[in-house]
Amino acid sequence: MPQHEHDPCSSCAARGYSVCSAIDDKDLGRLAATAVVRDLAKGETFIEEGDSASDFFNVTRGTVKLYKLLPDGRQQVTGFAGAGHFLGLAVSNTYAFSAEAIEQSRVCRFSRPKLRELLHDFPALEERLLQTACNELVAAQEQMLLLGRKTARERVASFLVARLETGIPCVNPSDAIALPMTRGEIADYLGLTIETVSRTFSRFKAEKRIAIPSNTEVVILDRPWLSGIAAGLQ
Amino acid sequence: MPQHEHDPCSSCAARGYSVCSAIDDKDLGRLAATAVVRDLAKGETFIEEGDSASDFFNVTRGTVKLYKLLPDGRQQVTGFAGAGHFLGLAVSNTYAFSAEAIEQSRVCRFSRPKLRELLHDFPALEERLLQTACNELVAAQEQMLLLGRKTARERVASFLVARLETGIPCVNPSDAIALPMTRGEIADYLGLTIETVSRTFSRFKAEKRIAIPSNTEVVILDRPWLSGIAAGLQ
DNA sequence: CGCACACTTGAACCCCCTCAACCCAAGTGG
DNA sequence: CCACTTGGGTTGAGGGGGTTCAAGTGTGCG
Repeated sequence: MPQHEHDPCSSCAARGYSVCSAIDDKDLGRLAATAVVRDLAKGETFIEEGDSASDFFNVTRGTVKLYKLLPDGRQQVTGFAGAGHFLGLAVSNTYAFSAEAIEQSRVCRFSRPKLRELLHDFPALEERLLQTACNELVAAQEQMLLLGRKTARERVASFLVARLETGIPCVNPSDAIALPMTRGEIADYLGLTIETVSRTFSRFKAEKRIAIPSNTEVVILDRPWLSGIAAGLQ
Repeated sequence: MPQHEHDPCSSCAARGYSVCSAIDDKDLGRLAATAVVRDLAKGETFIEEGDSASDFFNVTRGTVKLYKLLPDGRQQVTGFAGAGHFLGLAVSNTYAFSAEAIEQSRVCRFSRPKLRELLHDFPALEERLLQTACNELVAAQEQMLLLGRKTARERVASFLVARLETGIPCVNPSDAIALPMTRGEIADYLGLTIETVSRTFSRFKAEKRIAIPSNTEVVILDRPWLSGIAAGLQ
């Protein structure tokens, strides 16, 4: 009998760097029992802003974008969530943002009452969630600085450097970055237009600061310089 | 013997709508013993970005601004914290932002270890902090939408409407808003310049949507219209 | 009064956006 | 196999919203 059928958590790719790491191996069965795995196709929306917030999610594969919309269609991407990322923290009864898979992805779904039980039984989990929330808050403040005060060049440089830092720690032949998102999604994340993102990429490339082997990949050639631009120097 | 000397918390203006409300009256003495009250003059900085994060703060009077700086002096205000607001949540060992009193203010200071004790003894407090963090996260996402995708008019309208909604619930003779911050601070909060903020105020005034009895006060004359602009309609 | 500081207003400029054309790769179907 | 479509990306030209620079207007306070 395949063990992983009954305990998907122990073999989960996100196990270790997700909030789940707050739970001991021996209690993993309990966790697996409360979670429901869901596969998402590229482009699939699984959280809609304003909908009643009945569930929490943990991304275990792929990448999802979190975003908010204005009535006329203007979109602000508030973040990209990869494997290990926890979603849906909210006091309110409705989601404050939408979430869409930007590539083939997988999420782990917890119902609100079930998570509440878990939190009660595993105090370490609550502490871990608080830590997570704090980290997101810090990231959000950094993004506000970017959106409110940085130039287009600085925004794109910040994005690339941040991707490098928070990128998957393993598999880094040189300074290559995977970009599962489109230029449009990067633009909506940085408060720019597609054209400006594309032009800035092209300029960095012409200046030999980056290389663009494909649309979904960027190689950092001059990291110190990019970091400097990102920080607002020069 | 004056009771409030030994129990400043029970008479605190922020008692009730701060995180402290998670603690029963009978345990307030304990809270008071761990807190240190500090008065701040206008313009006084009490948290410096990058400094080691040894303390947490609770604003109990006045208003403070939270902000981040770029090396060349560009400033992004990430929020204004009034009475009841909790500051300093961070996993990291250093503060991710600076904080400065923009008017005569008072804060309640907790050392990190002491707060940790409190959290241990009052689980409700930890839950309350998590709620607080979630609310701030939602606000931060809303601000990202503003900074990344809204026009100057929409930003200023959003600011005014938000001030009205989160304003001190009592003492609201009509739809008057107190603005303890300068135009420059509003500009740094909205990702604009002083001039644009001033011009937008003037336009709203000329269009009879607001009145400006003084530099530190605005009266909303057409709230539905302002709300519409803030939401991105028209 | 007169200085300081915050705010307002005007004019010119510029960075980024808008609009438009084009490129390229991957389907798709006759 | 090739014509056609579709989606994402690039590049160019022109325009506009907000910034920059600069001058002027209160207003509080010594």
